[in-house]
Amino acid sequence: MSQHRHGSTSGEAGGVPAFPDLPEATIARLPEYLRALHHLAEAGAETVSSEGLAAAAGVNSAKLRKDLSHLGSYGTRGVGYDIALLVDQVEYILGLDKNRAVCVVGVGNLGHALAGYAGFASRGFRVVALFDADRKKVGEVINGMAVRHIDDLARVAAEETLAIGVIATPPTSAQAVADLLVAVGVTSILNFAPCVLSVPPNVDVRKVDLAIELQILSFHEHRKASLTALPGGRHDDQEAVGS
Amino acid sequence: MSQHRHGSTSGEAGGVPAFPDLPEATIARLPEYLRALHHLAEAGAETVSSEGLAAAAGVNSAKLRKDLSHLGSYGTRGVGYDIALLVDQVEYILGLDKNRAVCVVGVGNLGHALAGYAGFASRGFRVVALFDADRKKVGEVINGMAVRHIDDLARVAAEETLAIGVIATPPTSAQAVADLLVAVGVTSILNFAPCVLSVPPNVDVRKVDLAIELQILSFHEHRKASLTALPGGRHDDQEAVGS
DNA sequence: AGGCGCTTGTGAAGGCGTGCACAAATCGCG
DNA sequence: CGCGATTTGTGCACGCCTTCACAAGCGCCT
Repeated sequence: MSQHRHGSTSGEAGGVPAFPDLPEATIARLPEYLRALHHLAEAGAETVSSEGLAAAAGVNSAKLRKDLSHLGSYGTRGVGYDIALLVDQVEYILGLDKNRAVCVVGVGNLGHALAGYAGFASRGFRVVALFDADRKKVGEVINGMAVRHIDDLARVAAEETLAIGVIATPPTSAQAVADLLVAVGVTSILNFAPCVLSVPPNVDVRKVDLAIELQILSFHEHRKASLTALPGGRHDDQEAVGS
Repeated sequence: MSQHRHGSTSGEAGGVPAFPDLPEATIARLPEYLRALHHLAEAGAETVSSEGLAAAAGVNSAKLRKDLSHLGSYGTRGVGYDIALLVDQVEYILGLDKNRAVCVVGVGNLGHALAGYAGFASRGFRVVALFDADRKKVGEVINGMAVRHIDDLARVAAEETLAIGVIATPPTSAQAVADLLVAVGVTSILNFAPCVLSVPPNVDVRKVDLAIELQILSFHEHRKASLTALPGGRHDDQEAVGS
């Protein structure tokens, strides 16, 4: 079993953080646990059982215990998990104590919303710059931030390390923007454009396609409709729509 | 194919086979394939090989072939897949020929963007109504559509069958909105609020949490940083688990 | 017609993730 | 101090998904 970090709080500069290689599925759930933990903490709870936290996060309790066990033993048998401790630990693992700088490229409908999205700031991210290729949009102020031309990207990146780039451009521009981001040192990209990006292997890309989500729902609608049309339609399955 | 069910001949509209039960992972990729197919079709291609389509969709070719094989044999060995035929087939499977009506609840930053998102209309979805609980927003016109009060939801649902409801409210209101949507017969929900919704088993919920995506990227940033921080030496991810 | 090259469709193997069931550990109380 | 109630941590089995590798099928060229 992996050991606790004895180096006390944060500060990985000195000791090797003994980074556990967590299963990808677990990583994807950690933010959900974190949100539930914050919610519980605000409600005044000190500890929480795996059952309780699992319910708040919408998962199975065994799965939650196994997930948390991957990052060490932070629970007490017979009692549960210390909420404050677990929050710190999960935030550390996710690197949320770094207050990472985010830039948004493409100030259309979606980029506009992202620039003002409160959910980012409240979770340890700072939107520090907005870019667009359209000079008519340059200078426009959104959420107290002026839109800059994409040509200024390198200049901004030189001033402050951009941890994450968000692409909210039309798909035709997305690859070019990705290339630009990579060129200035961004190694994590969140892509809202419906297209495949090709990037160097050390760069992580996550894609969010709103239309795809609707299409998946549409499929299930279609399936449900054709099942109820069939004689003896069974509908005992319960869906656990995941990632 | 060997998996065809010839048992029930209760044909639906026109010789369509009984609904194949596709793996969930396959369903999630079908929209991606569809997008790539449309792209290829616009470029003038008639057919495409699994290799080519896989590259355009950003997946492995073997996976693509297995996915497509689940919905029947629509390829020709030695040639590839007929693009037009495959487009029709995938669109049918996904139920995109139904031109489903979508409503958006919550006209904040994000809801505003969703109301105007062109990607919906271009893929067989019609945003037919916008709702908000804030009477100051009611009447505001977005993308040629007036925002209505949430109390009008039942009235709108009576006029037109709402296939999908999109929740873009603060998390505190999300459950109440979900209950309302379910009450008027909506059986598919796309939830942008960072919270867990509880709904009847026949209702599908998909969740999109933009902050979670950033947090997952943040984790990988953190991991990459701590790996490169290690002096090129030891890099054993093996845990010294005795016994 | 026959052979050759190309591509699909699929059996099989391996890996990953999930959920069960239970041992180990901790607290509270008599 | 010991015992029972409670809850974590985990070994194990199962099922889904991915990937490989290859036989089967198709078109084209000679």
